[in-house]
Amino acid sequence: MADVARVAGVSPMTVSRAFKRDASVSDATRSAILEAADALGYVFDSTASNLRSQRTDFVAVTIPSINNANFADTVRGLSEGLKERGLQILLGYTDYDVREEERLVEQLLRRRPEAIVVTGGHHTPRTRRLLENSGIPVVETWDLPVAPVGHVVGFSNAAAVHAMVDHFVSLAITRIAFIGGDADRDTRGTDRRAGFISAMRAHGLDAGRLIAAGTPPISMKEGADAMGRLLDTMPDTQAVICVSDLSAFGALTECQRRGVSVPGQIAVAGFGNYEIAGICVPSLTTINPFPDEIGKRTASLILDVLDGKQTGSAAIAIKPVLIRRQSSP
Amino acid sequence: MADVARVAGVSPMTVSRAFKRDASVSDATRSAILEAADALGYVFDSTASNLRSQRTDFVAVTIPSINNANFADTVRGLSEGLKERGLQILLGYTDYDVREEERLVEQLLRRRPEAIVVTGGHHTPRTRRLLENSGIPVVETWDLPVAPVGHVVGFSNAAAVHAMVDHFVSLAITRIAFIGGDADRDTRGTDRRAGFISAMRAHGLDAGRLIAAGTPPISMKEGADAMGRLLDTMPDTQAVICVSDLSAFGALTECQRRGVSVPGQIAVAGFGNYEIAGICVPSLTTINPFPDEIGKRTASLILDVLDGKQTGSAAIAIKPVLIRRQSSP
DNA sequence: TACCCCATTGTTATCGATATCCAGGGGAAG
DNA sequence: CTTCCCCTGGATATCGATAACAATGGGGTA
Repeated sequence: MADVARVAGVSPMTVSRAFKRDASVSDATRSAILEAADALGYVFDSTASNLRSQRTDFVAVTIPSINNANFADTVRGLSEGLKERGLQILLGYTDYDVREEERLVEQLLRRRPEAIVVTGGHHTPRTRRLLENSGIPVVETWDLPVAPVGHVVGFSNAAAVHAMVDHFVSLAITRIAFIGGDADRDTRGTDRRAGFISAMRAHGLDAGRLIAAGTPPISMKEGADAMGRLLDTMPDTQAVICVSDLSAFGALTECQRRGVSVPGQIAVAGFGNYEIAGICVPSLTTINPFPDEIGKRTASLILDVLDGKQTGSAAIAIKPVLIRRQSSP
Repeated sequence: MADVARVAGVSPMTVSRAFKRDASVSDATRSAILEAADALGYVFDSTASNLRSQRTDFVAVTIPSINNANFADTVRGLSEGLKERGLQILLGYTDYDVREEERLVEQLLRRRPEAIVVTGGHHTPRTRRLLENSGIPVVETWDLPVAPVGHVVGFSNAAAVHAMVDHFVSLAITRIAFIGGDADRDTRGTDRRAGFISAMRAHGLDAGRLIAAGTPPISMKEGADAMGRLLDTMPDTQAVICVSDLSAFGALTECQRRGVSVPGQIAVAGFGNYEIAGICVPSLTTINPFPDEIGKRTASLILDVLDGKQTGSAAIAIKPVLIRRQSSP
């Protein structure tokens, strides 16, 4: 920067100002500086800026997996909402593991982000403490935690699946199964299964038709395997709710391979409203949790908090919508 | 850090060492320091460390879209390979736009990453200059550029599709169509279409059965629409190669909706070996470009370059594999 | 004409960890 | 017991941009 200043015939401070958006530098000076910078191949050094200004323009985000269209949509919504303010996302993957989340959160906080967004409301005690003491806005998403750390933008996974059970029961379908993962790693999956069980019990129905399909998050293949087992062991099942659209699609293909008619012989429902749910044949009944909306609302919440417009903890509830399609009557 | 030093009864320098992996600090001292740090709620400040040490432990990565399982797999492979060395990925999305890539690359370079990985070998002149002058290892992926900026880990998209055409021709299928995007934004898509055209011409066949399906990257829905148009306008087509598995699956569903038998009346092929290609009914013939392998090889290449083990520019060619499945004879 | 105000630019100290050089002490070898 | 070396820990200057405050100058207003 000193070199640029020399070439442009100004002080380093003025060069610094020329690289800011709103700084008071005359247009002539700024363009001379930018020209000099370009000629010298100078690239602004954020590391020094970050230290002195105590601002990084990072927003830290943890998601369970990069390879999941739902979370990707949330990140995209977030990213777009934050971009206009020059905020950049610092992304990390927890691999559906709260221990890994703890390591990740600590790593991310070391980078001094302006805010941190985590997926879910289940954390290790230490993660919770780190977040509470971070001194920056914390947003939990994709959940409605009972005791949130800070802000919340999400929905109740259990309630959403509860609504799906209600839907089937209202169609006089009572022998309903649930396909999910075999462990509690995926806390959203666990919440969804819990919602299934409580809903079935609330209707006085058998909540025992549970198929564990593998380590969460379960894949299309695992969904297909689970459907195979369901058809083998409980052939009188009338409907199956899957923990996600991906496993639901896998289940659907297994029916196709076996010549089992959907929804004639068995209805299939998913979760997430992935693109595939709307286009496969038959199309999948599912629940839309509005992942992009979660991202957008989180972004604008963060901006409000940073601007001081939002004081106190916000709890923004997104209302999932049940989408009836061809895979259910 | 000074506070931690005071509480632990050591100098700040020793605290600094205690937070490094290999630094020479006795176990007793280190644990006392970490205990003091924990009690005080101290979180290491990377911004200062980055400035002084001139190391950020960032590896910058640009991908066209976060919501794409292929690129996500590459990022995952990268991420895992780099994690063991404490390198963290700084991810950005170009939205399939070279202008956006330029902005992004400049933003990322300001953060002083240790290396930068870009998707594709097509860049604006300024992007190219920025990369060349960055002074850090540059890796272009998912392509085999004629004039690479630095290192390369990828494959020829054109050659891969060429092989698919050869495959169909060897089965005496000659009326072949291509479904892709309607613009040149997605350079890999454009390369694939070019590979289709050159292959058809090499066989002396009509390369005119091209369906433009929308703005790249094209979705399942757009693939379905394109298949509809193809069936309407060129019903004698024997096979269709789609720019990706997602559009291929959409095309497949359109056939199902119309009662067109696949592969009986028309064969369908995709690209990418997404999970869906292996499980849908009928399963999709496709090309596996080994996205995770690209990520892993890129990671180990970067580590070698940073260690000085790799001098000069590496060009690692990944060999895509054609996978025959039920959607083709 | 005199004065004030604001826009623009400059000066100095500083953000917090660490590279670098240095010192003390304990153990091994002779 | 001496010598040397290695291990551990300390002192100081520094990475590069910028917050905070100061200064300059030109235009508008009384």
